[in-house]
Amino acid sequence: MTYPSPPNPQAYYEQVWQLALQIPYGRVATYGQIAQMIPAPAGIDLDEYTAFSPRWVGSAMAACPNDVPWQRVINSQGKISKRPGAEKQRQLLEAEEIVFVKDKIDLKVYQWRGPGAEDTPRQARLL
DNA sequence: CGCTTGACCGGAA
DNA sequence: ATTCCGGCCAAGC
Repeated sequence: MTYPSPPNPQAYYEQVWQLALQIPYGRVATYGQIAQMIPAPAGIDLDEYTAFSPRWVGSAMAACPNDVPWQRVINSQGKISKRPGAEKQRQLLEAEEIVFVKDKIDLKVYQWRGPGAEDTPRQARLL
């Protein structure tokens, strides 16, 4: 696997962290979702941005400050990507009353709508 | 200097 | 459901 980096990684990462800080307790966002909330840096082709920005978000989360709720950012499948610390991430999310089914979170129930969006009540249980 | 390795995603096979 | 592929940069060893 190989991929480019943002023109200014530090500046891009800070935008990622800024958004991650706004994800409420008990909600999750996907890497791609965060990426879409950030405009493509100047000079970056839109197709290229669409292709790589989710990875840039991943890189940003790998280096995030301690005050960022990194556990609330997961992949587009509603799962936690395999890596050291994944177990800890799941524990933190379960502590936020988020339910896992087969290692997967139901994004229709728990996905954050975005900055400024009103939170809708989560369904307590799906039977 | 030359590999190797990334907290991704959507579409194709 | 599952695996494979393109995208083609930069830090670390």
